[in-house]
Formats: sequence, C-alpha cells, structure tokens
Amino acid sequence: MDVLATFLPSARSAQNRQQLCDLLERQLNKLGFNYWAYVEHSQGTQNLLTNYPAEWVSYYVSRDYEKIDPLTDKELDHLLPYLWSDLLKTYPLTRTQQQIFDEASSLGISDGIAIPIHEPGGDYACLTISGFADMRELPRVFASEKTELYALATAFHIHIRQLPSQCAVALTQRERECLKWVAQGKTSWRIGELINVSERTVNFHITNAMKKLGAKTRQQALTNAVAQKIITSL
Amino acid sequence: MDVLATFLPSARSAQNRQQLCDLLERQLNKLGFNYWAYVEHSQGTQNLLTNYPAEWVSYYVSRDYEKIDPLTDKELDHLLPYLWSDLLKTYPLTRTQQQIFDEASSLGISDGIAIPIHEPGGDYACLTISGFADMRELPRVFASEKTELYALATAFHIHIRQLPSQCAVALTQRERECLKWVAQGKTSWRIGELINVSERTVNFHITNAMKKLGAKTRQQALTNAVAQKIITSL
DNA sequence: TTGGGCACTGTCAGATCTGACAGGTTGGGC
DNA sequence: GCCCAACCTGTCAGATCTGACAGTGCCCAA
Repeated sequence: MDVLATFLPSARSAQNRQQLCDLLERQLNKLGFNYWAYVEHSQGTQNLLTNYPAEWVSYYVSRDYEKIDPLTDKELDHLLPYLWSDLLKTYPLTRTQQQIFDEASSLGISDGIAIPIHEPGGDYACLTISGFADMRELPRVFASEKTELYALATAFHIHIRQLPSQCAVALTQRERECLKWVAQGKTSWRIGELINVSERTVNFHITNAMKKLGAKTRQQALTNAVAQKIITSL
Repeated sequence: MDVLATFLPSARSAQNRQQLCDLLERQLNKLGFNYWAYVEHSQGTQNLLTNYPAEWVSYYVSRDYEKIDPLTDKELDHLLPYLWSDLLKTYPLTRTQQQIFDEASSLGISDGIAIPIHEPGGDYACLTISGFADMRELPRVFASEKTELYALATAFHIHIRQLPSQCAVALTQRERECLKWVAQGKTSWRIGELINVSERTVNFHITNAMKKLGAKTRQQALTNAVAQKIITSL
C-alpha cells in the first residue's frame, strides 16, 4: 500500500510524460481515486494533463469553465492540500458554478482533493484527485494520507518538469547527439571525429536542429533545447 | 503562525542561499526549533547548510561522524518526514553511535525531525530540524505539523536549487549580462549595440566568462553557467 | 600611492560557424 | 514500386568567434 515507495523508483526511469502519468494513475487507483488532473502554470502558459473523460475536458474548455470554476481561482491562495468541499463551504456558489459542479458530479467527480505546488518565479501547479469510491470515507482518508499525497504530488511535479512536453520540438537522434556534444564545448570537427562522420555532417545536423528550434545560433539552440527539456543541461 | 504563507513569498525574492537560509531559520524559530541542517547529495557530491554551532560541525566532520551517524544512512530508505527517536527505536546503537548522540544532546540536539526529499536521477536532500524547546511536546507537534513541515522543506529545496552555491564561479555583472544575450542567440556585434559598447568589449567579457567557467566555447560557457545556476536558462 | 579588479577599446591572423549551392544511401509505410 | 524521413557528404563565400598583441580610465582597499 505504500504508494510513494512504489512511485518514486519507477518515476526515475520514466522516459516520457505519458509513462509518468500512467505511474501516477496506478498509485492513485490503489488509494481509491479514479480521476486526476494536473495543471501547470508556467510563464503565463497553462498545460493540462488529466484522465478525465475527453468529452468532459473538451466540454469544460469549450465553455471557458476554467475562468469561472469555483476551484481554479482559489488554488493560488492555498499552500497545502485541501478538500474541495471544505473550500466550497466558505464560498457561496453562483448559479453557473453550481451547474459546473452538478455536471461534474454526474461523472463521479463530486468531491476531491487539490494539492497546490508553488515554484520560484510565480510558476505553480496543482494536482487534483477525485472520483473516490466511498465519498463518506474521503475526509478520513484525506486526514490520514495528507502528507503522503502531498509528497506524491511533489514527486510527480518534480519529475514531470524534467521530461519534455508533447509540444516540444521533435529532434532526431543525431541532432540530439550533436547538440549534447556542442554543450560540452566540442567543435564540429571534433564531434565528427567522436561520432565517426564528417565535419560537414555534424554541421548539417546542428543546422537542422537550429531550424527546428527556431534558433539563429548554436547557443540559442542549446538554450531552447534545455528549456524544452529535450536535452538535460548536465 | 502560518509559516508557509510567510516563507513562500519572501523565498521568491531571495537573492542568494544565505538569504533563503535566514528565511527558513526564522520560520523554524517560530515553530520552536532552534537548529536545522540541510544536506544535498547531487551527482556524488555533498553540500551542507546548517546553523549548528561551527565547533560541532567541524568536530563532527573531523571525526568522519557522517559515515557512522545512525541517521545519515537511513535517510535514503525513508520517503516521508520522521522523528529521529522513532527511527532509533528500531535500531540498536553501537557504542560510538551512542556517543555521537550523547555529544549532540549536550548541545540541545537530542531529538528532531528528518525530512527527506528525492529527486530524479538519484539526487536527494534531507532537511533535519531539532533543538525543540519542549521535548515532550515534539511528537504532538510532529503529528500535527507534518504536512506543513514537509511543504516547507520542499519549498526550501526547490528554491535553493535555483540559487548559485557559494562555490559557484563569480562572474561580473557585465559577464552575466553578455552571457544572457548570447543565450538568446545574439551575436557579439548585436550585443554591443544592445548594451552600448563595442563588439570588441563584448568579446572581451565573454572571453573572460569562458575562462572563469573553464570553457573552450561560448556554448560550453552557457551550459556551465546554467549548471551552476549563475544564469537562469529562460 | 600603489596595486588590483572591473569596464572599456583597438588590430589582426586563423579557426569556426552559417547558409547557400548540389548531391547519394537506407529503410519503412502506402 | 514510390515516397519520405533520416542519415550522410561535398564545396564555397561571408559572417562570426577565438586568442593573441597592446592599451585607457575608474574606483577602492591596503
């Protein structure tokens, strides 16, 4: 039952975000939660990862519900995990907000736990988990597992940040290889020697990488690649 | 009394590690803890930050106590915060280990809380806090504040990782400035235009930065600077 | 006052990169 | 069999960087 002990070692070997999400889901299932959603706010852009039904997500997004969801605008104020219901007790819901809540309930998303994570620079993320089997048990589970859930969310957050997102530029094997050597301070000629191709070919791959990354120089290509987690800075 | 709410906003504006440590200490004092120690294990190297008395630290290090300390080798096995005393109950102490414990106790470091933090790639860190005013109260405080302490430790960890360590190379203002523009893909000539100096001067600063960073190319200088948190990748 | 760190500037040769030209091979999917 | 992506190679002009030469001025601490 020790979900953290299971999650952490396997999280380290996850190769992409999808794998990591699967690992998280498996552990949450063990704890009795069917649904999860992770929203990261980074430099003004948002990114949503979730196992909510696709129809619900597209419906939610199409109606701009995130702008009026009673939960989204409260995330920032909270620093520790909290129960949705605890939070909602203190705020009266508008008619539209009540409607969102009712619609979600019909999918089994009636109460859940939100776990906010704050980063330097104003970035933050929030993992919410819901779809708990036995609703009456939820507050008890929340109380007893709070720290473990927080640790799980933090671990998930730290790990997912190190994996390239789906929207990251797709570089070929060779392009990544060359870029990594560039990061180590090697010249094209030297890299050619290292990977057994001509200097010209190395320049060819690096130029392609630069184009894909929208960079005018190798330096910018590196910065962009690191920012997109395509190569680890090392 | 909400230490997290106080810590997080100010942590964001901390300019260096010392400032961040001071912030942490202030919050821990509020909770009743006089001592703290943060050890980070990164790529095989260790780094210790603490407010333990300097004599105790040098005494501890000089006798290689970290190799036999009953606590250090247990950190890795634990994923959640724990009380020292809880852990020690389950292991018999050797004579030398008991000695360390007694010596520490005489400084008021008799029981405490360890908060391990695990990163991808095998890196991990541990924040330990001790010197609690009223020992009999400690288990109760631990139980009630566990999540908050974990969140505080995690926040501290995430923030300190983004600040250059003391052993980082010292670049001048200009050198950092030029490197940042290089990261954006600007040429020396363009940077000169941007910061109103000649192209020659830009090359001068970048060359100096490269020397200090032990880099043979601009690319490597960038990678090293980012690795040392001297410039943020952006 | 002297020394040192920092910022700044110039020139110049040679190395390196950038971006254009123009090709060829291999392997997998339709 | 054809197409396409990934990989590989060459040449060449012009831009850019690297590393050496040789200087100036400012400010602060010893």
